[in-house]
Amino acid sequence: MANEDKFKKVISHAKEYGFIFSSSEIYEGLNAVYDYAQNGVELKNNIREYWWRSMVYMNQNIVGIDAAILMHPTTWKASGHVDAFNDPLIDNKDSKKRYRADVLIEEYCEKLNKKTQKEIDKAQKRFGDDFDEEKFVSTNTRVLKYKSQQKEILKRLARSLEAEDLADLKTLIEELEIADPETGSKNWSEVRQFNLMFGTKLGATAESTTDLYLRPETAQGIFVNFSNIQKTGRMKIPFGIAQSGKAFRNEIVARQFIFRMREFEQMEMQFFVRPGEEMKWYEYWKETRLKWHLSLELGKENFRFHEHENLAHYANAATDIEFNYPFGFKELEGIHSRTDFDLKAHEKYSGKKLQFFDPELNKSYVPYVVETSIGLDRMFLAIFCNSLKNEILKDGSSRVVLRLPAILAPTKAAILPLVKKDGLPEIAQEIVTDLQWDYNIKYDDKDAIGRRYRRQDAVGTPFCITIDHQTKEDQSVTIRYRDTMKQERIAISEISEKIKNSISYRAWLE
RNA sequence: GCGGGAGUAGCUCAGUUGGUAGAGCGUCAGCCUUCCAAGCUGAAUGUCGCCGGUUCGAACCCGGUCUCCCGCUCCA
Repeated sequence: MANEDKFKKVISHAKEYGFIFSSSEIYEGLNAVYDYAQNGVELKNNIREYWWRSMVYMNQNIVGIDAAILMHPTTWKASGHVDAFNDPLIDNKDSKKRYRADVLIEEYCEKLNKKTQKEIDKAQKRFGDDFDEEKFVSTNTRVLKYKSQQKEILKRLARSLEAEDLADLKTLIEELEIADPETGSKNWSEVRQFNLMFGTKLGATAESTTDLYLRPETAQGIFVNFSNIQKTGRMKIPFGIAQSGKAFRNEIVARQFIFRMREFEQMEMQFFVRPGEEMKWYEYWKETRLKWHLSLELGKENFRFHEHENLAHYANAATDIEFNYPFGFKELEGIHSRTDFDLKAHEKYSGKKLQFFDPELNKSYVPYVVETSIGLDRMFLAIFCNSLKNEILKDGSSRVVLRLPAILAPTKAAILPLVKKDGLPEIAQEIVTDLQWDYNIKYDDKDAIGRRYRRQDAVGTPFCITIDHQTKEDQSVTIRYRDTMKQERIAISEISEKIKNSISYRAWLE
């Protein structure tokens, strides 16, 4: 199946079987916002739980929190988002390519740098050992011209950015005759400001409002709580704080179903370490997180690391775990060595100490941070795409089956009376009443048994329990396995144990 | 935001030169009672994405708009 078709199948299956709907669909939906439906919410909760347990329960030095979405506005100045999430963008009208206006100008300056270097190289060749670079640079007219030009441009760029003078950025691009790096066209659109953070207001009356942002990442909720948690939790370095929650980004282009949404959920863990030991932990978490992914048996070949070359302003190392989606390998999780950037910035802006007294070293320091940050919705999509199969059976017929890892399946078992009479539904109901204390169980007595099996296949239910006439005689039922379609006869009293074993965290995670 | 494609029932789609909508699957009720979809009977479901225009008359033509998919761009 072509990947594009495959992805379309994923989207329509997600809707048809109650996993994901477009937000406010009756009003034509809202761009890049989606709702999780009756089955989707179960799968999503199960993924979150699987992550939470592996992080918080399985690590004695990691605790969880749930910070608010709204945070003090200074948070985003300290974190750098106010600056970094504001991009002046410009389109080339001929090539239809979009660039960051400030980057175009910086690249132009870089070119001047190269020209300068060329002059230096040339002169060096000519003068050989007698060459005095310092003197040359400070006297050569061409070099001086390049240098002063560059300095002036950067000064003007900084001034315009500071004043958000977008018109001047465009003028500057035109004056410098900067062309589209790919096509050489100089036919530019106006420069427009794109703010990736959602703004909102605190306070009900106009006079008393404060401008706030919906958090663009959950990490800052952890950093601002660092000291509170370290003290009240008696945490000793190295330790981690985990959190799952919503974040919001006004993406310029939000695409690919739930892969890039405006409102999305992150599962993050910030791990605080001794300065200098961050690379060791970075490697540790890279390996640990990959192991977590592989534990769900989505196929080793579908994961790969992608090391960042251009590092974000806070990081000294960064890698992505990418998953092979129907639209290609894309970022699923990020593992970043964030240094002490965030805590230091919050110290500076808040005036509060965010340090740890290390009794072994007998000194205080701002810890370094290694972050693991996975998109819950992206994980959902990865699992969903990977699990949806259209199988051709031996007899030539086909079935659609969602081969979800049993531990994540929305419904663990369906209880089905073979026929809707002879007291079989009553027995089935009794079993439901008992099992639903422990598991999400569904009852179904409509249509032929084969059709009911297929319905459960389509939503990923790993087990179907069928009550037949023999049940009345010996208290046994058949259990039918989703993946093999094979059946076994077991006692009613064994059902619970059977389900329990298939969704044991120990078995899946270890 | 630009370019390309698309929007008709829950899903997939048909709908002739403009004459106020159909199929398959699914859903629901009933029959049948049978261990792997596609047995029988019956039923429900659409402002044909939305707004406006042309026309006696628009799913169809025109304009605008919203949404989705693909490509570009961006991505902490």
